Amino acid sequence: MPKNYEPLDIEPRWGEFWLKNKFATPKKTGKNRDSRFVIVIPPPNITSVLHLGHALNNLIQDVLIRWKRMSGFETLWLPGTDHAGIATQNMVERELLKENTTREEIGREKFVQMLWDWKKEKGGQIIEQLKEIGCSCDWTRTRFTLDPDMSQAVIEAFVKLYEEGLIYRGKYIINWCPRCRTALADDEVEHREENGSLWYMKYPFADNPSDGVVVATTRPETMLGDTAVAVHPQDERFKDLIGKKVRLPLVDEIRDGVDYEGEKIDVPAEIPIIGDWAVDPAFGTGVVKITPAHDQNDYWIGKRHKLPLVLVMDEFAQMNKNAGEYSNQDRYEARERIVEDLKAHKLLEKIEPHAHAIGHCYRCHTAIEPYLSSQWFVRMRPLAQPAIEIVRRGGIKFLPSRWEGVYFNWMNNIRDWCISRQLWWGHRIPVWYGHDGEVFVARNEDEAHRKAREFYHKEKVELTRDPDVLDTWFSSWLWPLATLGWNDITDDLKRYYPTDVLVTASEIIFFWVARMIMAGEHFCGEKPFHTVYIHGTVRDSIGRKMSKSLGNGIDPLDVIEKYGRDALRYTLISQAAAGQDLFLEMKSFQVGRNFANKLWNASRLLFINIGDEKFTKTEIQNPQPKTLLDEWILSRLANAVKDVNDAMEKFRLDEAVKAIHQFFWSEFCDWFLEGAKLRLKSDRNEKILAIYALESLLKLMHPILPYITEELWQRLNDIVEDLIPKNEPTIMLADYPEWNKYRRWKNKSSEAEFEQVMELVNSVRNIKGETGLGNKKVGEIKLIPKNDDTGKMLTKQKELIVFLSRVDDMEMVKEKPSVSCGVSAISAGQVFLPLPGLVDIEKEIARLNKEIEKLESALKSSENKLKNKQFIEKAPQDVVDAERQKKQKFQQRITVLRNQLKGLEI
RNA sequence: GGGCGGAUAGCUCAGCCUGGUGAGAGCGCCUGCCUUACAAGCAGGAGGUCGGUGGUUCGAAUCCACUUCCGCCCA
Repeated sequence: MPKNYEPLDIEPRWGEFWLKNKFATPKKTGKNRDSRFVIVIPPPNITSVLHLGHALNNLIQDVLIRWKRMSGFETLWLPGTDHAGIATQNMVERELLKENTTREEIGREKFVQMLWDWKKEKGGQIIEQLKEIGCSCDWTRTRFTLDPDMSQAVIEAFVKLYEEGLIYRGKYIINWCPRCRTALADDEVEHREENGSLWYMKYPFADNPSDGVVVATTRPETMLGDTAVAVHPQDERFKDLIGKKVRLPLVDEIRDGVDYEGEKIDVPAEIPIIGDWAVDPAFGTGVVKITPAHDQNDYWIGKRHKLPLVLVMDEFAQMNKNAGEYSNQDRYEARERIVEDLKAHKLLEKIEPHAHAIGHCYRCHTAIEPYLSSQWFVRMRPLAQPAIEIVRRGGIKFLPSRWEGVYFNWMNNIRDWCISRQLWWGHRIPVWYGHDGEVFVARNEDEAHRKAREFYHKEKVELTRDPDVLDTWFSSWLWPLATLGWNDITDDLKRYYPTDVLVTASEIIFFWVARMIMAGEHFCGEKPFHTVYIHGTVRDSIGRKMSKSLGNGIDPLDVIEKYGRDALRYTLISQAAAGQDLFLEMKSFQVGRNFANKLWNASRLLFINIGDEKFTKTEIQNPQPKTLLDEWILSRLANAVKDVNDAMEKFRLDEAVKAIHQFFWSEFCDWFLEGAKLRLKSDRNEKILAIYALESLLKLMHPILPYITEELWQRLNDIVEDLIPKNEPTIMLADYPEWNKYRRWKNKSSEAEFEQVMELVNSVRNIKGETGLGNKKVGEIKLIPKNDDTGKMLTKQKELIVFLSRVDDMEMVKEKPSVSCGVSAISAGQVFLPLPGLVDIEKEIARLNKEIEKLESALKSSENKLKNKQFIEKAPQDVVDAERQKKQKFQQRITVLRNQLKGLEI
């Protein structure tokens, strides 16, 4: 066995072993839903490349699933990817651009084929990477949102909602990305504060061009589409103006507009001044321009006042012919020109700096354009209601629970969901139009024709299919349902729905979590999961989000290369505390590597000591504790088993790691293995006990460190006959240590006794350390025990104490030795380490003074408490008693140390 | 503008819900050790007015109010 653990020599082998044997594919053992445990993966999109955020998200799931699987649950972790409409299409369009062509030029069919080719070639990368980090998904069930049966589910959902009146088509202001040339949902827009300007523009009165009103705007170019000017109806400064008209400068006499019914109308450059409560009198001058076709708020004001709508831009956000001489200019170019021209006409009063939030496309970061357009929408209110209820009633719990507030807030203010996208990559909207625009929603073309024939009472009808596709999230919200076979009632659906936990990041609560809950409730009448675990965001060491553009990302594959898979997992999981953000740098993963190396070496010590000896499985499962050390370590093991399971149960994986670390490093290695060295080489019983503890530990650690634990467990099989069952030859399927099986080792009195041993050893080490002796093997301990029992107990442990303290001998005495000593006062009594000639008197005096000082301050605070009558009267009796005992202990120790100090100073 | 989170050792964070331990861990730092499992390690040590102010309480890192700074989300 090499002295240092080399993860890269070992991990790939076990990764392949697990995949090849499909250990993660569930066997149907769970008798009922309670004995099964199911997670669906938040599907990464096919364009994605594994980053630390993915790693964190999926490793949390893997730890949970491995833990449950070993704990006897029938577990399913269902993986897959989504088709990411905009992102994927952008990817392939960029390739087309390099070849100087566009999707329009090559046509829809060929373009979609290219997308599929791209997916086939590169779209599986993230899945392979998840396998690389040890995710124990059931890869036989891997799904993709454009799989035929998934598509069927999507169409089914659309048709159902349409038939229920929950899907409608309408012309509204939507968020338009002029680069992707598609509509976006409200939550797909990212708002960023930007330093813009506020332009003050004068609109002359129609009947008196020498005078006018001044409006303030952040978007001067949209003035070409203004159809009114508005003031607050109670604004004393302006209310008399309501009803008057202004003449828009720079605008043609007649513009092409529409009314809210969609009828075409001519719109004059003379526009009315209206009064509306939505106007904020404190903004700008208190007079605002109204552009119903290019602003969300103005749209609704316009609707109230029956204003016409004038579109002044096209789908590229270039000015259209309504813009007159500005037509064909980009929106920003037009802005500059218009501002210049207003200036020239002396109609620009001033420009003020003004910070305001601008929406950007979440996929390409182009500034979105509020744009009047016909789109398909889902009516959200009726869907939201049951989804709010289920969370309110506690049927679904968020962890940490504060996210429930965020969820309610969004759900209570929910707006209709724009689901059509002007893309070619995605689920085509199942809608056909007749020659007169009549809408036929159907599951397929035949059904559409059938419906059309019935409608028109004609044998032959011409239909055109809606060119648009559905929002990717319209398939993602069906993920837990559709991956299990819905809309058919499949075996999987019956067996595994509803799932248990959804693990995800907070960014996606609106996009996905909330909508999945709605879909589950609406289509299935049942919640999709009972727990939503929200984890934090991975940040760099100075708190910035890791991102490609900043170049501050850490590639998980680099981490693996440098430190190994287990190290990646250990560090990430240990940092994943209750939804807090993680601050990481490359160095952070050393911690994980060091831990794995320590485990490797602890095992190595055992293997070296065991030599060629062989054991039966029965022996290993029935260790016989013979010494205090044995009893203590088994009791502590039981404790660790309880702590780890409790932490997992609460989804506190960081606490589970902490409990494992504490037990393994500070108890198993530092005390048990060190102490066991005395007997390990020759004592078969001690070997059995050590193997038992190590084997338990390996299983306990496996969900977090799957690779090294598998390796070591397999190596144990060389020593322990038939440790590994033939049918399930992996630690992945071994029994997870449970409190019920380990509680028999819990032994409070042994723990208490061993604590005295540890305290004694520590005090001796402390004396040696502080007096500059390091851990040289010197001296003989003299102990004045506080009573006979303690003396007897410690005498029994003499060999161990002497060995661990690295001294020559230990002796019980009645009085302090007459030679110069290091001394310490502990619960067991007074310890002396006579070190004539070796103790530096000055150092020892300093050490004692420091110790006395500490004790005195503790004593003082204890005394103050006890002097306080109120404390005695009001605090619980046991707290008061404990305080009294503390006080006594401090006093006694101070006395011992003072006496010693006096002796030294003479 | 509204909501949420964070502030505890030089750094990264537990502890807070449910008040009472002489305030913890890892990393870093200092001292001494290659004690033949591990220097990716061992032994010892230094380092904290728990962001601030006020309140509740016999007792506050923990509960309440206000406040400062940092971050996130929504509008």
